[in-house]
Amino acid sequence: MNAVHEASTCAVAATAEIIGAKWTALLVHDLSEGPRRFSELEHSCSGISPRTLAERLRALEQEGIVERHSYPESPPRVEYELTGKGESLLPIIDAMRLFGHSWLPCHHQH
Amino acid sequence: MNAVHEASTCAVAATAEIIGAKWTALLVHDLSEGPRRFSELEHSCSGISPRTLAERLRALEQEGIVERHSYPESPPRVEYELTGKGESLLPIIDAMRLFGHSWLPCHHQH
DNA sequence: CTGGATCCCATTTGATACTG
DNA sequence: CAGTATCAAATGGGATCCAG
Repeated sequence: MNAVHEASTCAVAATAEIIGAKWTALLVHDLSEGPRRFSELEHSCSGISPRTLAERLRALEQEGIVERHSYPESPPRVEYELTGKGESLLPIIDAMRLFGHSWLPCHHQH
Repeated sequence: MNAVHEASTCAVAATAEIIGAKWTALLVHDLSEGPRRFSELEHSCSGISPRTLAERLRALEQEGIVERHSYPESPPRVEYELTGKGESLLPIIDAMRLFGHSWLPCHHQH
């Protein structure tokens, strides 16, 4: 038990609160390839309800992970994009992807 | 949208289910330095209840992330240790630690 | 010391319908 | 299209007491 380890613990715990929320890792992963619209995220996060998606996006916006861009057109268009802070989460997502590939065979049917 | 990206999505989602559970990242981080006893983990995960700690450890054991070693002594001693699968989660934990250090100033008081 | 059993509450998430 | 409103359900997690 030392100060260095305690600081690590704190950093890990704080990061876990962000990335651990349901759907969050998936959303960041989807946004890693560029801006996405609400309906696009709704489709790629298959199973998420619009209520939950809206709430997650608001939380990520408040945490400075994503930016919301609203274009007052008709039909309305809103895009979500990773910030610099959000992009620095990508190494975590990538490590998760590698772990999943190695240890969690995907049984998804196409 | 392509098959490669869908496979990534699946891997990330499955890993998120493991690492996203509360306390899990912290537990794996604590166990990264070697085997730990129940009471040691209880102390380092400050605030966790024995009920929750026991539940998390059981889940991690079933997922093959940790191994439980029971020594029938008096007083009883039980140690938890990362498996190979558990150790392969460490790159994720390390990426989380780096993110936390860069973006999440720790206000913890000593 | 290492938990199991029980009770209970707060938060999160989902389903569905609806609106500007 | 991009959400909001409402209700219901699941889940997580703390407190407490108890046992091997």
